[in-house]
Amino acid sequence: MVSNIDHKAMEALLRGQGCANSLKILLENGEISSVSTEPLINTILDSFSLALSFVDSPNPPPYYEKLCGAQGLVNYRDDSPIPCPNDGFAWRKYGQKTIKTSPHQRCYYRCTYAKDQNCNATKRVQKIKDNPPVYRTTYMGKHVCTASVGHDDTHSSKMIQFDQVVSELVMPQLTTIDHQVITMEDKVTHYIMNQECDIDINDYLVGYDQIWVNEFPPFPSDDTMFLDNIAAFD
DNA sequence: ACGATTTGACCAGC
DNA sequence: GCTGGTCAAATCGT
Repeated sequence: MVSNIDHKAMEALLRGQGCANSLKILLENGEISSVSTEPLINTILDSFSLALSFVDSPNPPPYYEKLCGAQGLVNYRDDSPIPCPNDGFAWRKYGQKTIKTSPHQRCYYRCTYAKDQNCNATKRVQKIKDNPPVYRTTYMGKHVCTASVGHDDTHSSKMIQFDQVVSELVMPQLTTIDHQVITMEDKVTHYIMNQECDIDINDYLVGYDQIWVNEFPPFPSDDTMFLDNIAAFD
């Protein structure tokens, strides 16, 4: 008996295999110049990432079904719901706005227990890049509630934290922002980078030696691939 | 029925 | 007046 998860993983692998075969034929026939291979390559990578996510975790992220639907992988539309990565707290969405300086909408969350426990923690999540989807999460206030939901490892979320503290002498105007997270979403995988102030993420993509990895299992492939992906955002 | 989400309206700051 | 942040009624999902 094949489980539903195994079946989905198999589906993703077969899709990747089919695209790889198509790519092989194109390469053998020398048709690369006339046909764009990028969609094929992207589909292969997406399919394998998806399959790996099922192997890695039997419970895909909650937005997986929205990304892939019952029939399998579909394009991640810009109007798709912004995922809310599990950061150990319960959040309740209270607003969403189109921001003039960005083509994407910004979502507003506050602590689920804001009223019950007078917790003033809020966060904003905004998509800042399309391909791959990258989200900036800005945390405001501090959690005073005791109802942490804990970090959920059943999801295949993976995090990279940048834990540098930027001196207030450097950015005194940014001290009201407590914490910022950039989430890079590769279909089903979150890479989260934390910052202590509100600055452009590109400012932190310069030096790889500035990066340290936290809560990150061994990379399925290698670190340089991820670092290359980060650099590609600029 | 209840809690969460959506979305238009409202408000404050610039 | 414009923009971002919040409110609150309507709607949706379980």
